Amino acid sequence: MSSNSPRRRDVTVADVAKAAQVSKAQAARALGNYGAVSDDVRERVLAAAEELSYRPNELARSMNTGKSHTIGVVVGDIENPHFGLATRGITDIAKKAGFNVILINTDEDLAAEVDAVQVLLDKRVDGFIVAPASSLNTGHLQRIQEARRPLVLLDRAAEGLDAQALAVDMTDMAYESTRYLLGAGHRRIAFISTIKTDGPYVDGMVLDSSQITERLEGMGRALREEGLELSGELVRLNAGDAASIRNITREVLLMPDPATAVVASDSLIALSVIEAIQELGLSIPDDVSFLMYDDFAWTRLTTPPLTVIAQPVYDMGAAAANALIRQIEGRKPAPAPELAASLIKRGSVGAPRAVAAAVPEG
Amino acid sequence: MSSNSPRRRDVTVADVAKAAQVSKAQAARALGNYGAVSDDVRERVLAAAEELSYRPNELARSMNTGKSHTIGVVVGDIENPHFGLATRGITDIAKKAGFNVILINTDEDLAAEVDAVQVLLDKRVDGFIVAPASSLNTGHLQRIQEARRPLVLLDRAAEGLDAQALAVDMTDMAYESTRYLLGAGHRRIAFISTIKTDGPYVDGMVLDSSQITERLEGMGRALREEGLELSGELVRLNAGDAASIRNITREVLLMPDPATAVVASDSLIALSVIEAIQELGLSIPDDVSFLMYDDFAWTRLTTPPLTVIAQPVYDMGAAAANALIRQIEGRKPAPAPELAASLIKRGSVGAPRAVAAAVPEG
DNA sequence: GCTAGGATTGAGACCGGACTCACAGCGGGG
DNA sequence: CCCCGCTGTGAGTCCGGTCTCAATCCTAGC
Repeated sequence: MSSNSPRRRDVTVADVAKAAQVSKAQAARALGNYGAVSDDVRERVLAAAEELSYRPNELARSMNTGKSHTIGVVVGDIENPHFGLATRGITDIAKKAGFNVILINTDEDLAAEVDAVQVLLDKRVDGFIVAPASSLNTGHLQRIQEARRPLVLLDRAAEGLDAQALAVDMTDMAYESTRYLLGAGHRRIAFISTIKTDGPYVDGMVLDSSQITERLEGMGRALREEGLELSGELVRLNAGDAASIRNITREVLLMPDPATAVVASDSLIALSVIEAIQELGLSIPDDVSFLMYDDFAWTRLTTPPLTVIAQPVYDMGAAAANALIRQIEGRKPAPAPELAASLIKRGSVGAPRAVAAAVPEG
Repeated sequence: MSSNSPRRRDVTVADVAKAAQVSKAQAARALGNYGAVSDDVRERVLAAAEELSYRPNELARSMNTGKSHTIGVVVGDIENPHFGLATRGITDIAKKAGFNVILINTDEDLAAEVDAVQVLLDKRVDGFIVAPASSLNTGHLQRIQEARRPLVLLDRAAEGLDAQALAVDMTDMAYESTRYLLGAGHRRIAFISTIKTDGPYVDGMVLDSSQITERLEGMGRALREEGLELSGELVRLNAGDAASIRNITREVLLMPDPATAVVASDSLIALSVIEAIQELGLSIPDDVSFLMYDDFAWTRLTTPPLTVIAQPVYDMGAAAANALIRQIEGRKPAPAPELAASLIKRGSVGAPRAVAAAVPEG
């Protein structure tokens, strides 16, 4: 503790100016590369800056340009590989365009999201990418727009906002995949999601998540074409932790007229569902068919490999960042990119036992 | 485009002060909750602030407090669940302590890391958490310390720095797990890692990653106890993309005296290794035993479930954030937390074919 | 030789808070 | 009754850049 300089001040333009024997204004011009500066001055200033290893204070710069070159990203959970990958897409594009990313995790909690938005607003980020915890409760997102800050939604849409949403439209894919299951002979298809609702699912219920709404819409359409219906018996929401997912899985598989196929709304749910199936001593796809949303490398390694609905998650993040940065820079919005999901048939969907055994009769 | 106010200015203390009919200084005091303010003034100011929905500009505040309440996190790849989970640990703790996180991805590229550090330094973050791409090339990290900013290392140590490193000491666990493989009868154990080196591995080689160094150290110790050695034949580094991992896997399994056990250095490598094994028509653990570093939920779902070396990744991130924040706040460092890895024996390690068949003779 | 007009240059305002300093008002002790 | 000291208060500086504005230089054109 010899030289305890209490607050070692950084080298500033003024210091550089003094060293170069020019005015602060001239030094700033030379360093900032604007205005008119003679070669002589420029050289002296740059040399002095080098000598003092001057680095501009971005904070100060942000303060009077009003631009922080930072974007705020608010997601439910980066631990979830879905968001991990999307975040990677965002940061890759952001970095390329010279933007930094402040990441806030909300745990899918609305209050935390409201808070996150406020914090980022206070920090004067240049724009927002939000994966809204709720598609309905969007007051805080409106506040972003009132503050005239660019906002792009990720993964889910939100009501009452005039904001671009970079998400895969799942309605069609949900329809297709349900038809695929129906085509394999399934009539009892369970859908398990973590989305929170006030009570059990009833047909036509308004949900907080546009993603789930779309999925159920597509699924319902396919079912109705076969004279079937979405019911609270098989559409199981509020699947919170691993234990509740396990319970729900047991319920739908052990009920009198059990599900013969289970659709997991994301990879985290899938893990618990599959474990529950294994615990029941059932095998996929002989006893139960299984389908999940999102594709990750490990789904190819299970036995059997899993049939999944793949989403271009990385691209979605990248597209969101691109769209946001265009907005920030005042360029006109690019046409919405194609973000199509696809059904990847591997080995976890087969014919239901009952149908395989029974005489097909209608 | 009716009211195109070109740059809608934010409400400032001055505005509030005017509305409350007090001086800027008084308004600042009332809002900032410092200094002496009469009840009357305080009330008027707070009411005016509320009325105008005043929000302090954190940028401005940061500028003269010198604190940004932001920490910079530099990792190799958030897409990798290992870092995803660690990042979650970091952000959880940071949020609780009122800090935000700027996340930069380096793709394990040193130049990108150097750049990231510079950017964060320019942004005047309060502290750094870095998972260094190189344990040897640390000039940029030293610069952080020269700038008197707190720095904590994540996952890996780095030379020439007086910085706390929050990482699991893998030497012992590598030793233990190798003994476990040896105990099962394996004599040819391959180790596959993505770490980049100038040439093939030779015993005693200095590596860029303290993590890998530790693993090989522990592994080597166990091998030598059995009269065996680490060799470039079975220690395979530079396993870059999926294709090269696949090639390497084929090589070690198809060589004249092939590996009977393969250790994958992380989960991403593991995926490609297992696929390669499956492609060769070999089965785990009958034909090849398999062990990987890091434990993720999906490892329980493969057939067989994978034997892994689990690390408390979330805790590591949380501990790093805690340590950093203590430093930032000038509190004395907490004792280093226990971050122990553990060997989780599931089903991917068995006896090697040769030994199972042959008469054990020594 | 003189002047218009562009190139240079320095002083200083400004961004939006935090904070120093000088000063007024007021109550109590000597 | 006077001085001391504490609370309240406003003016103004500072943080570290950007940027405006007016002054000065310089050179070509007449």
